[in-house]
Amino acid sequence: MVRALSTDEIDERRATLIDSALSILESDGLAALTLRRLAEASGVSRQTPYLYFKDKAALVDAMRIAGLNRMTAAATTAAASAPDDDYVEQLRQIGRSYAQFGLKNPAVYKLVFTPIRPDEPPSPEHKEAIEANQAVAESRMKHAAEDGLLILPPDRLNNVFWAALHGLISLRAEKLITDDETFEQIRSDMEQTLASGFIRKGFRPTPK
Amino acid sequence: MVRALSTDEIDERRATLIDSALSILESDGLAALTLRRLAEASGVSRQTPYLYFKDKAALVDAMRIAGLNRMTAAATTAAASAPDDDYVEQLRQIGRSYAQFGLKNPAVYKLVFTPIRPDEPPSPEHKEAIEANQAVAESRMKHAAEDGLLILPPDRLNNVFWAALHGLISLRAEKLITDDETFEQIRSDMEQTLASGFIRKGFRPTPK
DNA sequence: TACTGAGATTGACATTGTCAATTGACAATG
DNA sequence: CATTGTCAATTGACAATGTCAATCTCAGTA
Repeated sequence: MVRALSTDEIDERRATLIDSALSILESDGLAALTLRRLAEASGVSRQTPYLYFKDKAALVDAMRIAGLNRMTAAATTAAASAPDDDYVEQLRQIGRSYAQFGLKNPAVYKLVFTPIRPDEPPSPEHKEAIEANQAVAESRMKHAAEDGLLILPPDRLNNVFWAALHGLISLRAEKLITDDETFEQIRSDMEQTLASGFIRKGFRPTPK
Repeated sequence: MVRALSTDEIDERRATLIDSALSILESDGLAALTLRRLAEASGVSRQTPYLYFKDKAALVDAMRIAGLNRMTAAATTAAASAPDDDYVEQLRQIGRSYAQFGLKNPAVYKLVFTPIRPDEPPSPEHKEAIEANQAVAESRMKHAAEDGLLILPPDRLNNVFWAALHGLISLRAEKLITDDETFEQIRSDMEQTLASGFIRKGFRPTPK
């Protein structure tokens, strides 16, 4: 018999297919992502992706999780560029990193926050990846709250932060905001608005 | 010859098809919206929709515009429920009306802010409908600015308002926020945050 | 050497969007 | 009144796609 694949090998091939699929998605859009094309781009035959994914929905879900993990990693790195104790600045950096990701990977950004089946909540794995993503900002919110900076509980402000940022980036990814200058203008206005709405009066936004 | 259809009749049949298509969309999702099913639901034959729409993309674009017009009408009505000179309250009502619309018509909401072709901006008609929609809030922003309430120019704050609200409603429509209580919590927190970030210090949020 | 069971490929089919050809009805014309 | 031209509407046909099922290919085993 043909040697059975180890789970590591399976994971590796899955990862290869996912990478390839994400490339097609970002370069030619979701409509261009057909299983036949993916197979061709990966140098395998038509049905091969079915050996690694139950169906197209499962492939796309795996793409979402991979995309989210990339965003999470980028946000974590961005936060580390701010001083250890300046949580507000860390949150700014996280917001900017999301915006950057959305600008560079609009199709992936859209996919990542869109479950396929309308009317169905995200898969458990997808949800988990989203929570890991949100956790990056939420932990900074909690620290800020411990410093007494915040006007509302950190989990609630984190939701507002996430939702607002998501709207902005979505509009850009959907090309409803068409140019980068406008986007950056709204982004910085939003940054200022949220900071001013989040932070308790009497605190300087960013003590130097 | 068969009597040529008047432009009114054409518009009427287009409107019928659009209504029917929006029903299918909201009840069974975008994937269920096939031209064949639409034809069947409308009691016409397979190809008939092509007499009124160039292709499926044109139909869907018309659906977007119809959906936006409904939102615009609802927002206008909602604004009228607040006192004539309380622009901030009018903006709150507009925000609530968008949220309501998103809760009741998630699939239509998603469609309305999603051009089909990824990487392509909205069609001119679509863009126009979006601008008409935004104008409802923007005019109130301008009035508020004339009263000296706002911390930044009204068009800029309007963009922030729109983007933040859009993010919140999108997350709910995509079922990334799953329950209504959480949604309402974030919505009201966002309302408070934006009001506090928009309004110049020294003004009461809503003078009575 | 023949067999087995895993991965990999190919065949086949239903669904869908859409172009092209056909049909059907009726007003204008002779 | 028969004919005809024209436009709405229907049906035929095809390519693309997702996916099930059958087949194929071989390395290891008996």
